[in-house]
Amino acid sequence: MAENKRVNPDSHRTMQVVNHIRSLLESGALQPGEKIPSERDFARSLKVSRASLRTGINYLAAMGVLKVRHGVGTFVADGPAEFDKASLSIMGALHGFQPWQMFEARLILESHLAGLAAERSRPEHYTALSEEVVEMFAAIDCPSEYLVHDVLFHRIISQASGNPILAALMETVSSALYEDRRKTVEHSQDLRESAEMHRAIYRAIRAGKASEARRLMEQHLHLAESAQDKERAAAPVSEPSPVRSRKASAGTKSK
Amino acid sequence: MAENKRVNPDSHRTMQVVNHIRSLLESGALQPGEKIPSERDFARSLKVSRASLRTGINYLAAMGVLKVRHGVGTFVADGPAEFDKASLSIMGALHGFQPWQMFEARLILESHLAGLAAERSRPEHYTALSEEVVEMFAAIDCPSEYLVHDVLFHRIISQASGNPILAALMETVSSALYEDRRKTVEHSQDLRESAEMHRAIYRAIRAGKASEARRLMEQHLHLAESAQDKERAAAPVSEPSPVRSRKASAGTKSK
DNA sequence: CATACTTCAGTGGTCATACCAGTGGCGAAT
DNA sequence: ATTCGCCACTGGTATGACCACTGAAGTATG
Repeated sequence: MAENKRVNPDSHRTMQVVNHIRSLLESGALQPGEKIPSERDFARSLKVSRASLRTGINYLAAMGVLKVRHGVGTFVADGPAEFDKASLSIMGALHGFQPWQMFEARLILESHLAGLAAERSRPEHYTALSEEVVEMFAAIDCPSEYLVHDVLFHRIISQASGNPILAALMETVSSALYEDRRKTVEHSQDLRESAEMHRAIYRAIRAGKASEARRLMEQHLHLAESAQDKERAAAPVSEPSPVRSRKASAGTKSK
Repeated sequence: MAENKRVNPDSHRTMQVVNHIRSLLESGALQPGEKIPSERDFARSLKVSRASLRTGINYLAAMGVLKVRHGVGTFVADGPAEFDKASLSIMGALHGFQPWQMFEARLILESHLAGLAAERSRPEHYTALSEEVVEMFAAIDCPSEYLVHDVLFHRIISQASGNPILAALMETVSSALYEDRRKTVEHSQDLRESAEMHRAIYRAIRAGKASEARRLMEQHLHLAESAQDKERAAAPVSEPSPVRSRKASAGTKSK
């Protein structure tokens, strides 16, 4: 009855490579930001073909553990933990995720993140946070620039929460919402109100008022959701599939 | 500054394949559970080499969108949405995730999941839930079997929450904790108490008491955490556990 | 001398081909 | 009719050659 069937046995060689790199990571032989040997050398040293080695590398790259740079080399991720951004988006295409479900997930994650940040953030976070608030007010007439600082603000909160796992989860959900969000901000008329909310959140966090920070964040996101819904309803999407191909690759005649 | 650098440009061909399959998914040309063409045929139809086609397939398989079965074929995932289980585990090895951080993430996700389930679950969920509770009481002398129904219970709540995204996120975190959890349950003496808690949670959900369900779930997980911490402290694991802290940041010594 | 351009070595990306390794069904032997 | 084994089909691995990109050393030019 045990359904412990390896649905994704990830072929022997691949796992062999993955586990090897994983052990190098755990033993500290590979540090974040460090470059791993070239594929040709690494493959030889692991006694596997370059193709298999690449399969393993791609697997790790697909989940954000490695960063591959064409013509340069492959490196261990160094920034904050994060999953592949496209994952939720693609998975949504398959399982038919609804926008409100993403908002709900984000609401829960981000509000708790704010609450935790209120309890754990340190001076360095305060300053970074306040700076972004200032930038937001300064960019109140430039939606695109405003968005940048908006995103940064939320990201700093994630760091300040002291829980990289929740931060990574939030980032995954948030990035899936980014596309729509950008359009929303472009037409938004209430950047001032939004900025005020961010300031209030910042103050709550700085004051260490966890529950208030959480409450304000919820309020902020609820507003953002309704605003976005309104936009979506008012201006029907033009291109449902945001595929960014440089050249229009047609030839849809598969079979 | 905008660091919109494509950290993971995922080479042209790969993305070409991924986007193609993605469009097939969105257009409904590919249904969950369906088998995709054989690699040789598919590669020919897409005008790419089999190697590149495989890179794309592996990418999608790595994030749970496709399931590959050696000697049989490649299929579109059909069950509930879920990310690769190993991702968090491997990422933890890199970023030094702490057990308490995982518990914290799980606590937040699962408590809200329980709350949502209380508001949205339907009859079919009630019965499934109650059945698992019964099974738990029946397996009160068999830790390993108890665990199975325990996991199932929580999984049903995830489904009943009506938010597949949160469910997938929770499953990811939960699976990373599974290893330790299994060991804990093996030695646990309080299965009866645990079963009682599950029953209480079930009742709250069935009664539609969201806040109570959430509170009970928090309480349940807090107990589980402390129990597991105790076990971990009392009986140091022999095998390297999935999470390992590095020298830099460590409150809890690991070696 | 300073600057701009070219060259080139090294790295990842793609391809083609052959062969290895599980699966499952069809057909022959019992 | 049942069983066993072959074999075609699927994915997995191995090679080796070549393409595309990057960065820096080397060279030509002002």
